[in-house]
Amino acid sequence: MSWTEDRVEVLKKMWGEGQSASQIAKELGGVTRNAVIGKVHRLGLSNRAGTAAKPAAKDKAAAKPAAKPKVAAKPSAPAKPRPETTSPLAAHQSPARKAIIPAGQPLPPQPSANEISPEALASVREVEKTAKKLSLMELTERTCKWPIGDPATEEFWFCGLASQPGKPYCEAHVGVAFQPMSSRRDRRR
DNA sequence: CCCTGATTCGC
DNA sequence: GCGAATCAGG
Repeated sequence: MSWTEDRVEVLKKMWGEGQSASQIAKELGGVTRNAVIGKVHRLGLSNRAGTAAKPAAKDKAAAKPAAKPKVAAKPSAPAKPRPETTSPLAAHQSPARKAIIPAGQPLPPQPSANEISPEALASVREVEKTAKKLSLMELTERTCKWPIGDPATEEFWFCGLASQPGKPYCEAHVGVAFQPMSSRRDRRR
């Protein structure tokens, strides 16, 4: 694949929108995110608002003299929120806030303690001891997103264990999050 | 581990 | 000009 004019257009557009290089590469097809980043630099439309760079010069085989002219500075750069990040966390928000509009995919409701089987509950407690205590940033597609603790305090983190493929939680937490109807049906309260 | 962008340098 | 490999970091 080559950088035809229209492909460059797509690149420019998406980059301008704050899309990540990998997203752009996926969209274009036939190129890797490296290719996209390389092109972005060659086009000189690097510095996007926000993204901190790694200016320090690494000299392995010192050669390249001066290079980056360091172009236009953006005077009016309104904080550009990343349009896309893993953020299905709305449903787990602090009790401090009231009704939060759950944008996007609604997550399974937080189970009330009294609806969870004793076994599952025990196993969850067990798992929470070995939780990786990930911060928000460290959550990915395949880490357990089960919140532990009170978001309003320091005592808050995410389970972070390996999540079940396609599921947002690890095995133990999937167990309490997705209960078969049958077991729910006649659970006395 | 997943991801991000930045840089280098052989092609 | 291109982009894989590598780096640096969240």
